[in-house]
Amino acid sequence: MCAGRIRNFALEDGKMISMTDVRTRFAPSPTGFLHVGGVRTALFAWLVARQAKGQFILRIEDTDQAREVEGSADHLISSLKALGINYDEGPDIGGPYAPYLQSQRLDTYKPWAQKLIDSGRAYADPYTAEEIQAFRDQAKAEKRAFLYRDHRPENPPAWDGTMPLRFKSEPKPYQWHDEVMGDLHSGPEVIDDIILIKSDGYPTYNFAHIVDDAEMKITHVIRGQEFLSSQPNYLNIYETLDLAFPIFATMPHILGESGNKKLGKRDGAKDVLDYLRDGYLPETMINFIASLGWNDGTEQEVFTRDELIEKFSLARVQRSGARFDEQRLLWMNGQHIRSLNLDDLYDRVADFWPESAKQVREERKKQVLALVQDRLKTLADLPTLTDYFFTEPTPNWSMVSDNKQLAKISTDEAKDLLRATKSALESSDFDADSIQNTLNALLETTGQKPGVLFSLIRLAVSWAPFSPVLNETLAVLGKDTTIARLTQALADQE
RNA sequence: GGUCCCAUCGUCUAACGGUUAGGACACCAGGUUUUCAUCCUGGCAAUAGGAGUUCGAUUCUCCUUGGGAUCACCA
Repeated sequence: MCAGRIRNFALEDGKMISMTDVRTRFAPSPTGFLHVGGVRTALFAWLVARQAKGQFILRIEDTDQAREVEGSADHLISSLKALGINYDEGPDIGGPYAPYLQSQRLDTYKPWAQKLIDSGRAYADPYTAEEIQAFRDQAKAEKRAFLYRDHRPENPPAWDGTMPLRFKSEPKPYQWHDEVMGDLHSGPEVIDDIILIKSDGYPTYNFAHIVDDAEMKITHVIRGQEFLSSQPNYLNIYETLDLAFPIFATMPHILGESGNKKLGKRDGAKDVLDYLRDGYLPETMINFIASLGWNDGTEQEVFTRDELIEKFSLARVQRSGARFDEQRLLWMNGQHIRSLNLDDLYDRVADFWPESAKQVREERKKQVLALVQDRLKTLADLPTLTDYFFTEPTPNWSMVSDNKQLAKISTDEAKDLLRATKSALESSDFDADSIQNTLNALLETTGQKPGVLFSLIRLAVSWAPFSPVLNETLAVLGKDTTIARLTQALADQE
């Protein structure tokens, strides 16, 4: 980026941070796979960091032993890598503020908690779960909001680590700025004595993320809308800990295909790796997810990774949720596939060839690939589009009778046309141009429309639902194969 | 229910308070003397409702309606 674009960010307390000090993080909990909602949070944080030439950090928030899913931290990491969302510091690569696994940072949280205890701003929660539930039920019966601080124990016992440690809040109204949502505000009634450390010794997200963000010098806290209502409580903690507010940016949710609900795992949100397995390109996913709630103000729809880094801005992120439209995703994937050069595309389709192509040499496969590149919407389309190049298709004359154009002619007419085609092509040089000339001449001699003749030839040599431009298809198939297939098609209908 | 957030075509979105409200996906109709899932052209289609401010409101304010988030020893 050119130096002229470097600017500084102002923090709430008036301090300035320079752009290259920008540090953003993605802080998922290892409770399952990474879905598109999570990807977007990660992506936007990554874009902010990359644009500023700052750092992007991966921190795993594994403070809930009960909900943790075995192997999901690794899954998260491989998902980010597959998408090309690379991080500068993280659990597997370390960094100046290691470890990046919260479960390994328990000693980090202790002094901060102690500081609060010492200043009388944290206390042990002596109640049982049942007692708290009773308070809650009572509040509900009286139709008022339940607040723990209404039940603060008068003489809490010394905290010995076996009870939850609660924050002694100082209720007050807040107003703050959010890079996406704008100016926000809240009243004192939403501030409560939230739990800082659970009775199992692990900190809650509410406490741990604030400590870690401060320790790790995170400048931008970018996260989903679900945390918005907790924000005032966090602000209260920042103040008590004497920490400057970072820059906040709240992302609206991605909504499911139908309905308006937040797209979550329970609503059928897919593992982002599944999209890759289904033949979507990483750059498609990045582009599509970014464009879900962000645009650069121009009419550009398709962006490369570098363009996204250059053009992204939090200020242009939409405030309302956006629906995940797979149709649009499919279209966009086609756009990205077409923009790839052949060698690059060849490398990426390695796992998508049909079985029949396994032993085929590279040169041949590239020849076929070049022909079908325009037709691919996902890499997984490759087998149906190319199988007949590598193996003899089985004639299926119902494809002829079911064809809209070919329904007009009889089987005998069709066979006559194929015979004529065969003899015409036998004397062709069989490069794409000669074939085209031969076919054009054939149109004249047979008096058929291209829609009829060419549809028929296409089916007789491929028996596939779709195929590329006819003359080039025949050229790639080669003269011998083409003639043999025409013969076979005729024989099948004897 | 309390609190907070949001509101332009079916969907994703653009529009210093002044535009015939623009683009894209999808859909429909043509075209590319070649089918088809590429490509090109055209078409359909939106400011949730009501007040107010203003010469003028998609844009600012309020109300209504609708949607969402959150009210855990989950994050």
